[in-house]
Amino acid sequence: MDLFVSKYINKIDKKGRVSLPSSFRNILPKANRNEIILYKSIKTPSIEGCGVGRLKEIAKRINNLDFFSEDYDDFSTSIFSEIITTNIDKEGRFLIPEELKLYASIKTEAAFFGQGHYFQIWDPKKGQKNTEDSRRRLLKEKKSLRMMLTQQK
Amino acid sequence: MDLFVSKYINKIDKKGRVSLPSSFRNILPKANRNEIILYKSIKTPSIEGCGVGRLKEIAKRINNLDFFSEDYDDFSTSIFSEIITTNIDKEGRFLIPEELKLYASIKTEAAFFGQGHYFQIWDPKKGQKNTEDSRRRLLKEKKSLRMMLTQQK
DNA sequence: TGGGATTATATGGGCGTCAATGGGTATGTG
DNA sequence: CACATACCCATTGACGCCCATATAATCCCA
Repeated sequence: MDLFVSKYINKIDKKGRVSLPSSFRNILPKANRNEIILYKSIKTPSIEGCGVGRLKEIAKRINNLDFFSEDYDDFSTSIFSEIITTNIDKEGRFLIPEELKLYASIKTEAAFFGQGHYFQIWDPKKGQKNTEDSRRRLLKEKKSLRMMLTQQK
Repeated sequence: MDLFVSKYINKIDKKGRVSLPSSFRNILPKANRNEIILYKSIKTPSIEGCGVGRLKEIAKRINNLDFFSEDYDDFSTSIFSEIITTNIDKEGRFLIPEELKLYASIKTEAAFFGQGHYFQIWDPKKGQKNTEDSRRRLLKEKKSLRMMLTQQK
């Protein structure tokens, strides 16, 4: 499996270290397995993260926006200038910068949410609520979620 | 046969392991025969499962949504973070995560129901009742189930 | 074709490995 | 020196891998 999936809640120790879930580590390419990038989510009070390889993909997405729109500047400023690279130690742990922890209200525990090609880090309670809210929004259009899951080919 | 069909009831041992019915295992592609994905059924208190190949199709579909839309986040949260991948050991057994067992009220036995391209895991009693209920609904709504079943071609 | 032999499946349990976590110490940078 | 971070080692519990058994299914040959 080469996608970030499932949810994990890990502890942040006194030194600020937290384990990246093992299944997430395995997705990172062997070449850059000891480095990830982190940035503030645009839409939610959470941190988003992924392997360094995905930077190119993000750049492409932003490039697809209208170059002269305000969104273009806003996205490229908020994402690129705020991206932080962080190293993973031999035990699979890394440090979440203070500023990002503040942004996501993360204190002693970090909830990792798989999002396919990237992942999100939430305060466990906030993350739980976000999951419920987003599920509720989708259920309003029940058909679309069901189709997404069961549609053939 | 490349469809999940029929019903099986297997025991969950002390370690939480349960055998995936052999006929279900044989449907998984040889390449990914030792891994399946599980998630909560949307409409019933049961667990749904299938091979990982299906997940990749879902990922592709989500990836085609507008990256900056709310729907994109809702789908990827509801799907990727709620999906669990689990490994199948050499004897054909796997672990059902505690959270999913709770959701489906599964304790010591798991009932596997083939559903074509996927399968469901129920508490045996609940699953039995669900089968009866859905048959009853069918009989009521379509006046003649017999016609449907006996109709040729 | 009957019945013993072989194989497959479901199940149980021992044990080594790995993941998550904690902490001590060295290195480094202001 | 004070603080931050990287490296090393230790602990615990969960999980994967291996081996064993019982029952069921299949095969094979006289």
